[in-house]
This record gives sequence, structure tokens and C-alpha cells, in this order.
Amino acid sequence: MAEAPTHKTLPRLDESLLTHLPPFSRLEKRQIRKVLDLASSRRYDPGVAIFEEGHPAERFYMLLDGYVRVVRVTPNGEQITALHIPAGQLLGIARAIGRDTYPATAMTASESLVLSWPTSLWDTFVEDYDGFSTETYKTLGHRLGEMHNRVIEMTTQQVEQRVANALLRLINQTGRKVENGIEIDFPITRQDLSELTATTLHTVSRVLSGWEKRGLVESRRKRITVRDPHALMVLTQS
DNA sequence: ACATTAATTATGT
DNA sequence: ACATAATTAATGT
Repeated sequence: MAEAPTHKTLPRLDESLLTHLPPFSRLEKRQIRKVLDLASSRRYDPGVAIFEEGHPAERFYMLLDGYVRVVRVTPNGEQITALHIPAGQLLGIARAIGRDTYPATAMTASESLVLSWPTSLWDTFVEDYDGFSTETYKTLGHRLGEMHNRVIEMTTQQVEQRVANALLRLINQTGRKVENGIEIDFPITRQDLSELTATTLHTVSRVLSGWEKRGLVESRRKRITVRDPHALMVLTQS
């Protein structure tokens, strides 16, 4: 609810922050310098909104560290998580798809570090910087495909398979290798998973408990690690 | 094959 | 101690 009081502009942005990120990777060092000088950076606590659905798209963002979940609110006021975005990707790029308002709300899933630029710069970025638009459209298309897949899953598959798919996607995009398997790199609740799979947190809880007994996954509070991804793959194909 | 309701327990500040 | 997260059982569609 309360806006984070800690609003610190970082001392100086290092050019190496952007040099390896797809949209900027083809830029000269001095171009990157210029881009950085136009950017403002901000740190977000977990669970706060970076921007909200329907609001005018004044800025677009680059997630430098952390994870963001893209959330939409249904007419009944229920939250639906559309997808998760890992560090190194752009968000709030409404302008790229010809919108002037944000199509969804972006909430931080973990503590996050974010750069942003005024949307008015979008067109000049696209013009001036080689590869900027092609790269962003690539990720945009990728995201679209994922959302579409989830729509298909919702109507065809049963819950156990849907959460299996959701988990697999999560560890693919935001997975971190640990000793027992792959852990989802940000705090995620059963509620979150249920929003991803269009079920209830109770069902998710039961499914997860079942898998835990079979040794497929491991979970403590807000943490899920997948021990046996392949077994989940098999589950989705029943 | 699920959701809903409700009661109970565990966990983090 | 308190709020939030997770489990579990019972009941409903």
C-alpha cells in the first residue's frame, strides 16, 4: 500500500550494466553512456507496483536485477498473473505495441533494480540504435507465445498438468540451480501459483504435497525447488 | 475432477 | 504476539 520511502538514485550507473543485454548489446560504449545518462534508476521492495494497468504509459523500464510479475485484474477483482519477467528484460513497453496505457500491472516479485526512461524516448531509441527494435520484438513475441500457450493449457489440461507446466516454465525462466535441483529464484506462494494456473491455492497445496511425497519437488514457505523436472514433463503429457 | 468452506498448524517478523 | 502462509478434512457442484 504505502509507497516505499527509500527512493535512492544510485551514485553512478556503470556502462557494463547494459552492454550485455540484448536490446543494447550492439551499441557503442558512448551510445550506452548516453542511454544511461537519460535513465533514472530505482530500487523496489518486493511486492510493490512499478506501474499499473490502465495508467498512462509514461515510462518504459529495464529490469536490471530481481523478478517482476505481470498481473492483470479480472472484472471480478481477482488477480491473474500473466507471466514473470527475469532480470535483463524490458517491461512497460506499451509503446512498442501501439498503446499509450499499460496493458497490465507490473509487481516486483523480489527486490528489484530497475532503470526507466520516458516513453517519449522510445521512438528515438528505435531509430538511433541498431537492433533495439528487432530484439525487443523478439522478446515480445516470445511472451505472447507463452501467454497463448497458457490459454490453451487452461482449456485443455487438468490442474495437475497445468501446475506442472507452470512450474516448468518458472524454472526455465527464473530457475537457479541448487544441490537438490532447480529452485525458483524468487518467493512464490501457492496463491501465486494458483493465479498462474487458474485454480485455488488449496488445490495447488495438495498437488505440491503429493509431489513432495513422491520426491518430485521440495518446498518450504515461499520457496519451491524442482528435484525432477523430467517427471513433471511426463506428467504434462498424460 | 474439481471448488468452497472452514478449522488447524506452521512460519516469519 | 501477531499476521501471513500452508495443510488438511469435510462438503458441495
